[in-house]
Amino acid sequence: MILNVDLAGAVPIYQQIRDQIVEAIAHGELVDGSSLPPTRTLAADFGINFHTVNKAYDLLRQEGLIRLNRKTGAVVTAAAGDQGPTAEWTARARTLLAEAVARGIPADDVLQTCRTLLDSFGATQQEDMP
Amino acid sequence: MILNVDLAGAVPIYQQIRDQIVEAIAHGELVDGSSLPPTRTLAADFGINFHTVNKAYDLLRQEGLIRLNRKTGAVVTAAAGDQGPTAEWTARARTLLAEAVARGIPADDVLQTCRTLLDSFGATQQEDMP
DNA sequence: CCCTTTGTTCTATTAGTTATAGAACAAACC
DNA sequence: GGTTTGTTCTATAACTAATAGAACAAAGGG
Repeated sequence: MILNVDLAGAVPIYQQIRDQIVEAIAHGELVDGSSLPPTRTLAADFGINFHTVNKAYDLLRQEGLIRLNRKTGAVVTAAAGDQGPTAEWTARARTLLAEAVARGIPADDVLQTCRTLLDSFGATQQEDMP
Repeated sequence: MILNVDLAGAVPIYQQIRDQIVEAIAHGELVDGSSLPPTRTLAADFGINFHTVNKAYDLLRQEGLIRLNRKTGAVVTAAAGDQGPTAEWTARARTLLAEAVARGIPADDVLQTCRTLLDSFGATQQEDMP
């Protein structure tokens, strides 16, 4: 997995790390059982403090996407997906979609962009081919 | 327009104000030419500082959604919508959608949620009925 | 059993953000 | 002329982001 952090950007570093790992999971690049690098290693790779990586991992743990163990390190946990989107997620989606519509972009175009993004996730995912 | 700010919430107040105005525009509740309350008035309504409202209005001005004039106050500007989603918007959408997919929610369900949200915007909008 | 690896916890510091506060300025309108 | 409105300035307190260093705790390997 290739992470790319922008140290000078507006988005906090720990958030960038968290977001990119989430996207890697969505892409199927990281699956249930995949190991993430130790915090100190990842921090050294980017030349950042390991506390910053720690914060990203802790966020992912709170979201239930990874499990943290001493010695075993950070491991991706399978997503059940038996519930739909949370109210909190839907609220964030509403704001984001509203932003596009308020700019005058037709709803169809916005939905098409979402569809394309979602399709791009499935691309790398393992499909059961007979 | 009814705004609702949560002073104790995790989301900054100026962001809440900005988001709700964006949603009101998307809903068609605020159209081209609609006036927003003066910063001091809105601030007094919520019992917050007018600088905080100022920051929200300034954000909206930077995004091109409102125009600010002395004495005329804040006025909603028409959205051209001749361009599609910006790269920045698409990146945020990718992260948000990835979050749902990583949780194991089927892409179809996610897309359906988006469709429902987008439909809810069109509901209040003025359609040209012959 | 010792030692290394790994996450966990603690204190501390610097820089930036959020929100408040007060004051003053500048233009537009009645 | 005075009121209304956005604009700009300084200041402050509380919180967040990132860095730094140190130490602890458990799990596993040689």
